[in-house]
Amino acid sequence: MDIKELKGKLPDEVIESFSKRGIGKLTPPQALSVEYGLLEGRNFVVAAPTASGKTLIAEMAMLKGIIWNRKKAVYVAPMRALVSEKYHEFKEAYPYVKSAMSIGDLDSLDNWLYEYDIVFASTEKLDSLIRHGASWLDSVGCIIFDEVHMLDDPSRGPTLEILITRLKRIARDAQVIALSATIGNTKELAEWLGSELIESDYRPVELRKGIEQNGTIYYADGEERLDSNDKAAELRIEQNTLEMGKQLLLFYSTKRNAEAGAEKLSFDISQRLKPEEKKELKEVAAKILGALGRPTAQCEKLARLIERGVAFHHSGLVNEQRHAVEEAFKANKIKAICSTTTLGMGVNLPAHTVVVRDTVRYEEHHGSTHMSVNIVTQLFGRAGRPKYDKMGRALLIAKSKDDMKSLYERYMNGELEPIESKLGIENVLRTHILSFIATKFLTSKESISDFMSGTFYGYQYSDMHDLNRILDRVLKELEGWRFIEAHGSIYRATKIGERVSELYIDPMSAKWLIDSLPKATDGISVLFMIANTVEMRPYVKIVEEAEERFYKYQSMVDGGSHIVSEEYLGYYDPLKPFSTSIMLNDWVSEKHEQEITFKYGTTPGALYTKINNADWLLYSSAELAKLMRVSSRKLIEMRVRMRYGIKEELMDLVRLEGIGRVRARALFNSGITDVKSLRKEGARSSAEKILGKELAKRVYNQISE
DNA sequence: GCAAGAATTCTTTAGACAGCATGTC
DNA sequence: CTAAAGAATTCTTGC
Repeated sequence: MDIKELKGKLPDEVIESFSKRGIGKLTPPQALSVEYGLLEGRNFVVAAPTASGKTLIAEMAMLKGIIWNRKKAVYVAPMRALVSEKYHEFKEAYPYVKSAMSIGDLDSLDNWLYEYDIVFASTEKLDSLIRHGASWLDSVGCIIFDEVHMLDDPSRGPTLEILITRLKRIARDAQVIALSATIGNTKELAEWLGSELIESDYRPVELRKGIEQNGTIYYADGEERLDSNDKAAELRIEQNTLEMGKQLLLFYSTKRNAEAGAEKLSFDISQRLKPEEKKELKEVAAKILGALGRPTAQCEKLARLIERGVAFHHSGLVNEQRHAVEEAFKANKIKAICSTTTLGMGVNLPAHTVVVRDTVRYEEHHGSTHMSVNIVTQLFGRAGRPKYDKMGRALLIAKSKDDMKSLYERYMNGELEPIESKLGIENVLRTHILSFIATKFLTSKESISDFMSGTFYGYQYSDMHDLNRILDRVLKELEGWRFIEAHGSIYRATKIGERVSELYIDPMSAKWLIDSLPKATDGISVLFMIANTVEMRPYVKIVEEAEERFYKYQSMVDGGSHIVSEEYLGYYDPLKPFSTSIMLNDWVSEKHEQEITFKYGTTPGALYTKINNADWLLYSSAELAKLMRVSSRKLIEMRVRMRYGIKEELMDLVRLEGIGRVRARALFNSGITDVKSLRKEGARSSAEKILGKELAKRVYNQISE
């Protein structure tokens, strides 16, 4: 279908924007959805590969509603990076629409969102907006849920499921469009949502799926001999791919494997680089090294590999490094990325050849498991760069003929799995039930139960007996913790309960925090208090220091006030969160990242995530302390130290704009220990030496006020 | 008796969302 | 359940 045919169905400026972006024809799934009534406001489930143009379907629906019906639109996706990507693309393509992005670290109070036509948000953020009572949601005209196959995820699926069900109730007339990867039960999903189903395996680039074994790639319709007899299959494929002047993406099961894989490829790749490419890579490597004040061993390793044209990519990298790697790959500077699943989810980073090296993966408490066909299909979907490649190649690696047979049966011939609701998991439900009551959205057991039967869970398992039993238990629990009160058959949230729901922390964590607040008297106990929560999981490894120091704090968990949900009861060991709190203590003692990551066997990326979570929990604890009329001074103080990674003695200096952990330490060591001492005679000249003239001027301007 | 090398056992294992108020080198 | 790599430990061999 040509976009000219959309005239009259879509505003003219939108059609013009389309042709500006070089869109001349609609892809089959796009054309099909228009045919089936996309622009007449019908609901849709679109299940298709990543590059099939699903986004444009969503965009058409939103734009029509915004411009012609003057209704707001909301776009929801499960990952910040993805939300941010779509937001920027949208803003660039349609400058005449007022678009806003609302994810974690940006503005939180929602009233400013009122002014915007379209809001891009993460699942949890939108849920939180509802908890804060965002009233504009009632009048939304179009809601997009991207990556709805996330419903299957045990930890975050239930939030999405409840959000969808809730939004459909709040904004009854809204058009709902759910975008999904290809999965086994799209029909069921569409029926649940009352939607038309568009299912397509259309791709702009042809995909050839194959299995490599001993130097030959076996496709369904033929073979391809690799003229390399290297021992490692990855190397054979890499050489063949680079020979064609293409790039490749390799997926591994663990971080360690990914790094080892990059190491393995680096020698060969570096030999193929041209001098000017090496020069460019040096720049990228420098950026990687500069991501932290002083590079850690991991940073150095990554930088070294990048100079040779390969990178590894996993959660251990800090965001800046991840972006640098992704950009350098897009620019064809880096030839190969060895990645864990980080790259498979979220942002679209295609490559000519995709190799899924490991198809078995370890799962906690389950032992090793085969990767699902759904996931492998999604990773395969990254093969082939539109505009650059005529064909994309997606490969598995077989160690033997037998291995090849089983891989073929499972992944080439195998069927996509149906996704299943994970709503039956108690600790996820707890927070949502509190939210229902706190926002007065649902206030009785009956109404909650009724709501639950409208969820995907209710649709899949018509027997609600199990869920109702959990509901009973959760209500009792919340009442026992004084987060809600029963008035006849009606539940009402207490002040604390309301705040807990808004703070978006697990009620169980909140209960533990509240009980521990009076006992958290020194730095370590404050840190142990916040570390011993689900939000801080996974905990770092237990270090000796933790074992030695724990006896002093043992009593905090002995009183029975701390709770562990059933499913973790057997695995819980207080030393783990305690060790995590010792790590945080090292951070606020100005220990260097290198030392910390080494001591606790972790990575810079994981460390920063922990610090970030700690910051959030410290804030939440302080808010709870206020309500409990306990002093929050210690918590607020710790929060400042957590942000900057500083000892107590630098707290005064860091208040100044332009002074962070490094400069504050430099000033302190030269005798300027606080703001007051900056005023002393002769202080200015030594401050100028450390900070430079300009910055010193700015600092002195601040203290003169 | 001891050290180097081989065989065996043990250990470990992906990812990433949320509040709130401004600005590190 | 359907694993594999690396580290730690024990066993074996050769002198």
